[in-house]
Amino acid sequence: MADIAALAGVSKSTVSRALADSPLVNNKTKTLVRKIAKEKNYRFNSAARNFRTKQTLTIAVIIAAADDVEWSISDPFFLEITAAIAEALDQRGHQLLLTRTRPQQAEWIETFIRNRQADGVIVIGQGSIHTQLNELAEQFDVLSVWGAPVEGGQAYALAGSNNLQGGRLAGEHIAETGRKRIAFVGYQDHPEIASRFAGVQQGLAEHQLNISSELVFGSLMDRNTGEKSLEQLVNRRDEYDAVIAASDMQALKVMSALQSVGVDIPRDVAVIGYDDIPAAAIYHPTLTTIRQDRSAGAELLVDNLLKVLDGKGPSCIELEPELIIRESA
Amino acid sequence: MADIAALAGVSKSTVSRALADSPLVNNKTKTLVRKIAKEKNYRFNSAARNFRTKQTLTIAVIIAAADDVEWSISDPFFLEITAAIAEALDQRGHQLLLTRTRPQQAEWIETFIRNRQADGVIVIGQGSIHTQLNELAEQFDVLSVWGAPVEGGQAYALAGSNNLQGGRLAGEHIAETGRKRIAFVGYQDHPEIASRFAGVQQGLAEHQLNISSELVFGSLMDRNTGEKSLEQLVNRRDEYDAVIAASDMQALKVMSALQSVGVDIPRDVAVIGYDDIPAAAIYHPTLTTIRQDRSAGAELLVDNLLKVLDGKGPSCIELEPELIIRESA
DNA sequence: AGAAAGCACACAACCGATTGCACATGAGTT
DNA sequence: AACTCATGTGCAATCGGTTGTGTGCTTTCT
Repeated sequence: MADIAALAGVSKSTVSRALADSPLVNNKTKTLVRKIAKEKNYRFNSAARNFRTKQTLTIAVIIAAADDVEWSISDPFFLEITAAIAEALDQRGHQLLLTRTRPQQAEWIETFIRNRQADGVIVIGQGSIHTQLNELAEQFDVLSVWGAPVEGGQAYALAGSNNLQGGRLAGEHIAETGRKRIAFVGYQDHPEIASRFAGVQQGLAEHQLNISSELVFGSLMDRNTGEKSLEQLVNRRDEYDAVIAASDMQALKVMSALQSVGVDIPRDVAVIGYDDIPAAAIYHPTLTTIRQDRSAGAELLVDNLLKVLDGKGPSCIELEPELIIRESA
Repeated sequence: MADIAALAGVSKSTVSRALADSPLVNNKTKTLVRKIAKEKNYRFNSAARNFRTKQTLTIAVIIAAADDVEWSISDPFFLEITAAIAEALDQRGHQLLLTRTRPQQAEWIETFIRNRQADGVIVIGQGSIHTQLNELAEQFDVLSVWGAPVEGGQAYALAGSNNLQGGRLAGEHIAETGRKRIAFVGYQDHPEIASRFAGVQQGLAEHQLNISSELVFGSLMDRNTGEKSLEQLVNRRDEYDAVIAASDMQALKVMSALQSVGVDIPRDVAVIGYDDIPAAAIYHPTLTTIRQDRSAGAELLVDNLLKVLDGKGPSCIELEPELIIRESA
């Protein structure tokens, strides 16, 4: 920058202001400086800029895998929403720092905020760590979480789909297609899943149906108990005519396992998922599911965070999910 | 840091050296300084550190989607290897800057290297941009690419699976299971896919088989021509008894489309993929495929890059792929 | 014409760590 | 006793931008 200043016959500060399009600089000077900068192929040093301005224009994204789930093969939905966040951040002039730090490990957020590596943090998958997040949010408010509202509220900015409504859509659809004996699979201790389950029950109740507690199964993605849940589900295959899964990955697992033992989907058993991952449209039969709009969700997460960075209070927004009817239900 | 220095009764430089575990500092002083730093919950300012040391300990990862493919729903394999890279970088004390910048857009790498936002760049999916990458590599050598060796060699560090061998495994397996009329789907102009295809041909040739040129189809993932290719593939379903796909995503599409028109897999048509994405094990029937080890690949990519950053020349390493036999072939 | 106001630019401090060099102290050597 | 040397610590420069304040010049107004 000093070189540019010398070439243009002005001072460093003028160069800085000219490049930053400051109104303090005369237009002719501005044009001259910019021309020279371009000729000399000048690039600002963002390390220096970050240092001086105390902001990095970088947001850390944490995929909050539960301890009992493989991080690297976590749900494609998380990976895709991460990609969508990258896009949204890029459009708003920010960078994305991806990290595998597990939130369960203490001090993770400090690495980013207090070390000034990132201006804020987006957490995908609130999972069962709401309490930790809330504690963190009281120290550092630059937090934006994908998940579901929690009873008693949360101190952090939240975005998510309306899981109650999504669950209801699933429940109603299953009821309307004439199914009577409904099974459900998913983690009950995740706020998102709990809401979906509640929604499912509401949707079914409208048609005078309910879910027998014996037909509620734990998550199939759990490293320890997943296998067993799936096995039970298959063994009891005559007790239900529809399965509502808390995520598409689980729905696909269910279909695959049932098909392996000769169950026809959807004739014998209807299956409905949640998320609408790409594989849902490819599987045979194609999977009926509740779509969560990743792009909209990502933009919400990002805008929420930027609002907080701007000094505004955290907000909580829910997206309306959409029923995508395909072959499986 | 000045505060810590005052509390410990030493100078800033001593504090800096103590925390950096420099041998210049007396052990007692070191212990004292560290104790105080811990008590006061001191965190170094990485913006300042990056600025001074001129390195960020950050690597930019670029998923190089072709222009004609949706970036956000790009192959799960890319997303997963990104996750594995995050893990590998973390273990080596580096951060991962994820970006959606398309390499086709000029100047992308300058953003990272010349602006000093990242020390190096990892490109996933060499695709058809080998030439650009090579030009870049001559200016900036801090480049590590996932892909396949190119005729004439490449100026950048390269890691990938041995696609020729992978293709051969697929071809041999198909031949050994008694299939005679083989179809292939995939982009021919990607070096990786071209190698796989060559390998397939070699594998088949060993059993006196070859692929009729009419049974070679373009990529099903192409935004423009993908639909048409798939349609053709389905229409000609009586002309082949096996499909070798260049990726699992395409294999799944093939199976789904064929199943929709009543083709039984693997009885009527065998299908084999490449990558071994999680969905491969879930689909019904489960997909026989060629596995690429993401973790090993990610570590290779990272180690290659770190070696280059260390001043060593670029290297080119290929992983041995593995045939995973499941139900589809 | 003189004062006030406005514009365009330069000067220099500053961000917080790292690091080359100078210096002080004490031990060991001749 | 004088000298060398090793060890441990402090001083101050430095990285490359940004920005508050100061200054000279021009324009405008009374």
